[in-house]
Formats: sequence, structure tokens, C-alpha cells
Amino acid sequence: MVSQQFLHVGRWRCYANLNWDLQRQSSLRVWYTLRPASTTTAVLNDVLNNKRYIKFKLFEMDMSEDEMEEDEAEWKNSFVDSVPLSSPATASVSGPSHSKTSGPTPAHRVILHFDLDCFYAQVEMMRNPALREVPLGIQQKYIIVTCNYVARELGVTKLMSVASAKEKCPQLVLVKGEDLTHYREMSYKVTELLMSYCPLVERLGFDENFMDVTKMVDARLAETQVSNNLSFKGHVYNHFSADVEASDHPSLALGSHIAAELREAIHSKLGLTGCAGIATNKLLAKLVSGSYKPNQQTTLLPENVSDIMGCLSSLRKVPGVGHQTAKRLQALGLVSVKDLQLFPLNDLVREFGGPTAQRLRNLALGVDDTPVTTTGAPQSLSDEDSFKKISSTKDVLEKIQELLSSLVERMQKDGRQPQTFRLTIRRYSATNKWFSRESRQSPIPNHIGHKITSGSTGDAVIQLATLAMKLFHKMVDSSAAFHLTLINVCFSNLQTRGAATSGKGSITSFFTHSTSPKKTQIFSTQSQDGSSQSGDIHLMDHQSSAHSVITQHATQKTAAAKSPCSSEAALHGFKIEQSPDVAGEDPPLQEVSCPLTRSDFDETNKSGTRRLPPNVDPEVFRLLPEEIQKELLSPAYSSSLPSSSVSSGKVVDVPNITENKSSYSLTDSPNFKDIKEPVNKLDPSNRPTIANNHSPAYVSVFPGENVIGEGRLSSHQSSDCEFPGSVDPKVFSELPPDVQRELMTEWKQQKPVLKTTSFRKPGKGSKTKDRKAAGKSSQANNLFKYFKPA
DNA sequence: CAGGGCACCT
DNA sequence: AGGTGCC
Repeated sequence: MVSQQFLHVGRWRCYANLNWDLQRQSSLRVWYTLRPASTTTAVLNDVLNNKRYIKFKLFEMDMSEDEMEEDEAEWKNSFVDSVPLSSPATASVSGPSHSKTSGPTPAHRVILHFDLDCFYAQVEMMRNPALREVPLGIQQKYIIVTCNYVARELGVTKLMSVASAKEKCPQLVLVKGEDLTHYREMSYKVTELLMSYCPLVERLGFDENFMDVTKMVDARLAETQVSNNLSFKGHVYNHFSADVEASDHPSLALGSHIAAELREAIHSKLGLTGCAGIATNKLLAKLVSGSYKPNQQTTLLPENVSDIMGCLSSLRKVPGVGHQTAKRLQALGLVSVKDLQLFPLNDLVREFGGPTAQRLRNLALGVDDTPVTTTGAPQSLSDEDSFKKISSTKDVLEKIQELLSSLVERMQKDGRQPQTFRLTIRRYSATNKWFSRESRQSPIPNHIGHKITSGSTGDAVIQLATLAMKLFHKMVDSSAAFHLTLINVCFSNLQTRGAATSGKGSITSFFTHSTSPKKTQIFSTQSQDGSSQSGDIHLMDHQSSAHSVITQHATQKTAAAKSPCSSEAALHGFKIEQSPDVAGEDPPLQEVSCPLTRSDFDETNKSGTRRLPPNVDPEVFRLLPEEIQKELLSPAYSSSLPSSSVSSGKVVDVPNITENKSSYSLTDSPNFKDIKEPVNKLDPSNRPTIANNHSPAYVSVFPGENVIGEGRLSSHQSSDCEFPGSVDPKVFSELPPDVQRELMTEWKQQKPVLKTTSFRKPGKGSKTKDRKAAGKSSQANNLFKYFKPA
């Protein structure tokens, strides 16, 4: 989220801390520290979206370290100065988006949080409807991990021991839930269903999903002209049905409608009920979603943020504050959310370090800028079992083989090839240290890895088992007594095999295999869009996309059985689609998914990219405000800010030339001017509904025509937003396709760098992050393997 | 805390 | 490799 970088221009050195919200691409906060001649420092706080002013703060360089820290902390605080502190008075002053210059980011995101009701129990009740009538508990070992609502009314709770559950409720029916296969499959069905409406879906565990529906909402807003007397679906936190305030919060109101429709879709297509929360960020959406349970939804309005935060009984209730953090906070004397809100940030920084401190404080304030990131396929697959005692190597081997055979089978269905194997154990020890685990990992030799994907699973299990035993002996001296209570086997570093290595008919078989290619492409382009922050508004006809995707799964599965190359086929399908010259027929919709401030941003690029002084990283330079760029470029710049002209501690407010009070309005955004298709309605009545235990794959088949259109639009979107401002799209379109692609991947790789990690040292780079991001998007191609037809 | 997963950070 | 966090 925050990246730091510097550039040298003559005798100036400019440090820039960037906090860029990639999700909205509308919030760019830049903090520059200019250090001319080591005598003065200029701190520049630039908020490009709503604040629309630039503040210079100049002070002497020779201030003490403490003073520096204090100033830094103060400056950081300015980021959250619009946050409603617990008193309603301050909230009402700074909360609304009225032209108060002091109030940044009304954060017009609309985030949904879905939370399925007693998920494991619901799955079991679908598998055996007779269980609906009885109190049902899902048992893992000696724990009831969840139970249905019949059981809850009889006093059974989550994570209760089997003994006390039976005591409370003797007629409790127990179903073993250690095998997660069915839950995992149903879980991915839910995620996939949500993704078919909007690819920006992030999983949290098996039963929760976040979804960023901002663009969907904005599209509806533009379409309906806000006119209709819209109301909220479901509950509104701390409001009664009497008051109608929907017109004050049209985005959230529309979000509540979308949430209701998606919950209905989940119910009609998958037979599952659940809760939803609607709010402006993930933290709040999650907190509010559980307000009314089960099977209800709640919207949180910005003016009630302090209410819901204040209502939390302890810091531990804040998502992101776990046991350890709560303890450390308690050691500082902090127990309530309000305590943390009011605690001096400097002290917090001392305890937790800068980033964590700021994060914790923001959490307490209900502030959460983290974007919804498409989860895609898992990055690791693991299988584990716990037990009372294993103390012989023979038993260890048997257990490992048992775990491996199910893990290898799952891995094979996935299609990717694991590069790393890890064995984890938990030893019994009297000293409270039950929880700590130890692990050893090693690379998987290629020939073994290949046996997994190619289907020689028996061989693979045997060889992996010997590998695992080697790792085991690195941890445990088997000549002495040992006592294990858990074994875990894990595949990670999952790689999609490239077509080049598998020469045999990856692409050709892909294209000759009748209908599946296009459908595969659809899904892959969608997921790619999701991870590249492009919009969802191109999903005009979700029905066709959802169902074609589902149908695709069945076909792809059979294809996978025939050829081991289905996944790279999907990947290549995407790459080909991605190539801009394929897009040909329709006029490009360049502006459609480009947020307003993006163009502001790019204009600074234009002015800056030529005739830079040597030694200047153009990437960094581009990010500077135009004024600064001009200044640095002007021949007189090096003498224009001599130390003599800097007065100590002086604060100067400079109105931004782009300031425009009306420019904030949603409808002003160029995003939606050129939308030519009607915006997607989620009207459930338009869709076929099915009985509970049926897979949608068998219900209906939609024609594939608009599939092509969507794919093309997707490819446009995935490219357009990446254009640096200095690039003329016309010129770009005339370049050879491969050059275009190369440029695009280059730009694409540069963008996440800003978001995640520093590139102070250009050589050091952010390879791991990039690799991970790339892996994520390609893994998304495989996501459909995580659910299969009944 | 349990239980069987996952992800992220260091 | 371990720790922390989430469900």
C-alpha cells in the first residue's frame, strides 16, 4: 500500500512515500520529502482526489530525531483526520462530502460481505434433508465446529466440546466433518457464483466472501438517474424502518439491493442461506454483516461508523486484532476500541512499528483502505490430521501415506504442478506449547511432480512419502522417544505448466476441441480483469456468462481427463485474447473503466516524461505533481528554492488548479458516459431457479454469442487503464501486436510495485510480489476446478 | 484453546 | 521456518 522511493535531481533528493489506493484509483496521497543541500526539508502533502490542494510544510533540516518522528506522526494523522471520532459531533462535521476541504475520501466504495449461515451444517443438511428437522452438530474430533439453528435453540454453540454439547442436548445428531471435500466444493461454488456477477471477489475462509460492487453501483446510479424513490433492502444499522434516508446514501442503498439479489441467487442456485453486510470498506462490511442472523442483511451508513465500532465489547472483536495483538494492546492499557482510538500514535508506533501501528489505529476507527482482491485458486493445498498420539516411525509413515493419497488426488484435480512439499508436525509437550508447529520443506523433483499431474498418483504418493520421511527425520530423532499430535502435508508453489514445455498438443488440441475454448477464455479474461482492477460493468449479461462458465467446467473436466494440458490451454486462451489487435471490430471503450482521477494523474505524466535530467527515474518523476515537475525541469530550479527562501515551520496552503467543487459528483465521471449496453440487472425472476440439490450445469444452457463480445470487451479493459498518459492510444494501436503486448506487460508490472513494495533499489525490485501476482491471475484460470457438477 | 484449512509477513 | 491472523 505504501511505497517509498526517491529520485535525484541535481542536488535535490526527493523522497516520496506513496499511499495509493489501487482499488479506487481515486485516492492518491503522496508525501514528498525534498532535501536540498541538506539544509531544509520540504514536506508536501498532496491529496489528488477530494482535498484538491497541496500543502507545503517547510522546516529546518537540523531538527532532532524526535521532532522528525513527531512531525511524521502528525502528518500521518492528517490522513485520517476525516474519520469520525467517536463523538457524533465531529462525525457530522467532517463526515459528509460537502465541500469541506478538510474532509478527504468519503470513500465512495460499496463493499459487500457475505457470510453463510452455519456453513458446514447447511451442506450436510443439503446432502441429507432429513437432518433439517433435527438438532445437528458437525463434529471434528471432539469438537462441534458448527451446528444448525435447531441445535442452537437447544443451547449448542460453535466450538463446543462434544461432551458438553451432548450434555446440553442429548438428542443432538452428529455428523463427522473432518473431511472438508464437500464444504470446499460448495464454498468455491459460492465464490464462483459471485464472481460471475463481478470478478472482484475475495474469499475469507470457506464461508465468507467480500465483494467490491462499486462499479456495479455506479453503473446503476448513472442509469437510473438516482430518481426513483429507492429504499434499503434489509436492515440499516441503528435505524428503524420508519426513517427513509436512502436518498442520502444512494450508493449504499443500491448496494443493499445488489446484496439482496446476490443472496437470492445463492439461495436459488445453490440452496444456501447467508447474511450480508453492506458498507464502505471491508472491515465495516464484515462487522455489520452479523448484526441480524441468520439469513438477513444489514447496511452500515457512514454516520454510524462510530456506533458500530464503539459497540464492540473488546478489541479482540476487531478483525485483524488477534490474541497476541490484543494482549500486547492490553499491556499498554488498552482494552476497548475507544482506548485504541485515543491512544497516542507515537506510543503505538514504538510498540508495533509504523505500518502496524497505523493499521491498528485505523481499524479502531473503522478505517480500512485495503482493496478487495480477487482470491482466485488457492496458493497451497494441504491435508492434515490430528490425533492423541503417534510415536512410531511406522505409524508416521502410514499416516503420511494416508494424508498424501488424498492430497495428491486433490492436487491432480487442480491440474497445477507443485514445486514445493512441506511436512509439518506438532509434538506433544507438557509445557503449554501444544500449539507450536515445526515444519521442513523441500523442492519436489520434477519427475515426481509430473507424476501428480499426469495421473500416476500411486507412484507419486510413494515417492513423496519417502521424501516426507526424510523431512521427518530432520525434525525428529526417531531413535529417541517422540510423541506427535498432528501431521500436515502441504503442496505449495503451484505452477501452471507452460505450453512450450508440453509441446504435444496444448494449443492445437485446445482449438480443435469444439466448443470449450471460447468458454474457457471467457472465464480467464474475467478473472484477469478482476485482478487488474478493471471493471465489472462489462458483465452485462451475467446469465450467459455465469452459465457458460458453469457449462465450461463440465467440458473442461472431461478435456482434462483426456489431456493433461487443459490449464495451460486456458492460459493461452487468455493471452491470445489479451492481444489488442484481436479486439478489432468495435470502437474501443477506452474511458469506460478509467476513473476520473486517473486522467488527472496521467496528465502529470505527459508534462514530465521528456527531457528529464540524467539520474532521474522517470517512473518516480511521473508521480510528482505537475507543479513540482515543472519546477524541477526549469533551468532555474536548482536556485529557485535556496535555503535562504525557506522559513522555518511555515505552512503554506496552495490551492490546486484542478479544484472544482462540483467535480466530485459521481455522474461527472467519464467512466460511464460511453456505456452502450444496458446495465446488468440482477433480477432473479429473469433467471431459472432450480431445486436445491441440483447443479446449475444441468439446468440451462445459454447461447455463446455474447460470450465473444464480453471477452473482447474484457481485453480492452484490461489494457486501457494501463496506458501511461504519455502514450497515444492511436499510436499504440498501430504497433505490432507483440510489441503492444510487451509494452502492456511492462506497464502492468510497474503498477503493482506502487501498491505493494518499495523500489528504492531498482535492482532489488519486487520480484516475489510480481511473481505472486502473476501466479494469482493464472491460477484464477483454474478456479473452476474447485467445484464440480453434483 | 479446540479442528482443518487458508493467507500474509518476516 | 515460524508466527500471526482469519474462518
